[in-house]
Amino acid sequence: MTMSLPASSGPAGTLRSRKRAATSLAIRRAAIALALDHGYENVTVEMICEASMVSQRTFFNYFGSREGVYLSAEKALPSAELVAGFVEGTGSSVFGDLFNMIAGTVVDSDANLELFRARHQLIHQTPELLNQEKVRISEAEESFVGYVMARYLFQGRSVAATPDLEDEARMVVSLVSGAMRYAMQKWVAGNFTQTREDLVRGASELIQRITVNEHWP
Amino acid sequence: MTMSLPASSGPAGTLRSRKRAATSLAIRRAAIALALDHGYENVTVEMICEASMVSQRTFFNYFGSREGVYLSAEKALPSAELVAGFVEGTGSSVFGDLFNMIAGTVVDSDANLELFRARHQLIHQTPELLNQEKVRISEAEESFVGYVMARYLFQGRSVAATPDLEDEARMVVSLVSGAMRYAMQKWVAGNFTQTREDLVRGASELIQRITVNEHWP
DNA sequence: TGAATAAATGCAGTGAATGCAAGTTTGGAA
DNA sequence: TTCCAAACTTGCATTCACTGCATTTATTCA
Repeated sequence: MTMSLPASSGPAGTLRSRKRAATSLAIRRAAIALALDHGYENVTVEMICEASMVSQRTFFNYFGSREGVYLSAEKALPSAELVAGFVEGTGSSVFGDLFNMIAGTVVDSDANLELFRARHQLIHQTPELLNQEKVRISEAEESFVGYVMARYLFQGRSVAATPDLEDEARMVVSLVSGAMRYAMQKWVAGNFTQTREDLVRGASELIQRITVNEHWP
Repeated sequence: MTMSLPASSGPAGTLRSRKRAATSLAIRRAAIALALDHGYENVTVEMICEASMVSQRTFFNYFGSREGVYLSAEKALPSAELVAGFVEGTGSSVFGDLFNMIAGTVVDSDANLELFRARHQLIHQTPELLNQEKVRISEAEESFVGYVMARYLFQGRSVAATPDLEDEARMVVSLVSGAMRYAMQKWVAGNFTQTREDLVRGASELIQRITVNEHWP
């Protein structure tokens, strides 16, 4: 396990950072094109490097691993203000507020739609990459659990009073995350045309359907 | 990505299968002991082979990959009768029935408690292994989604009437899976003393807490 | 007992990943 | 502009996971 360098390091706009972004993008494009062509398993790092005209060492400097080049570029964590807004939220519903926070993060994290589509297609047709993407998501979820806990504490609940408060938070996150996956799917299928409100409405109905009219024995 | 040979192939009780089981267990033990000692990252396949006195080639014949030796032995899928019972279940609650089916599968899948404990400890202190274990679990969840769908169809619901029926199933599974994780945790923490009823009760309360008194906007 | 079958091993080779020690390019201060 | 330091790229050697293939050894069963 190694860290890859952050894709956007240093000040923006300098020659250096522009070159860096260009190189990163070139490698990504080459890698995805090759994989879409020959299948993920049959693409070697050497091939990617040849196609994008960098040394193997540079490839690993950028992405840390062969998979790295295919996975989501950024951590896609919400900004500090978004988090603060959620934690101290008016609180009509944890579900709704959490969903909105995540949605707000996802939409602008990957500005490059063409690459997003290509990568999405590749990932969803390559089991190994899909698994890695799941890992990535589950790491993000870990942060969300922290936010939900913070919100609970802000609302006056305590671990002393509810020993398994964290488990509760974990399950809320897992539920909302499921709704999110559902919404993303709809979004991609619909060519990114739906508004956020559309997606929220769909997810809302879905969650209501399973939380209402269900009785634990 | 490669397949590892099934741990228990061929008839049980023969010399061959007994030897096979013994070898597998010996390698597992050696691997886990080494990792608990030196840390997962610092254990090479060579070390494991030396400690368990087999060739590297044999190691890979058994487990297919270095991680393989650390992960859950069997697929831990419920038996056909259990599934049938769930699908045609009396149906007071999908949550409850699904939880019980999974619980029934987990308890007897890993008869060897000492190894279970050691592996559990190792996995939960090694991020990389934890991730792989999550992948494993998410693959199992995929099957559960199928079972829930089957149950829905058995109950007369249809994809025609509810286009996102599968998403609903997916979310039910994710919720129950969360409850399961919670229960497992309690079970391990309590040294495997609680009865299944205890665990169900705890999980039940947890799910109720998040499905009741929550209102989507 | 004597094939047929399964399992274990050795060996050679591929490809991912890392560390190190060069070179090259860029940013910024003098 | 000039020049230095920091950032970046690269080549090289090495380790390690993993695979295919051929060979040997151990079980099974007729």
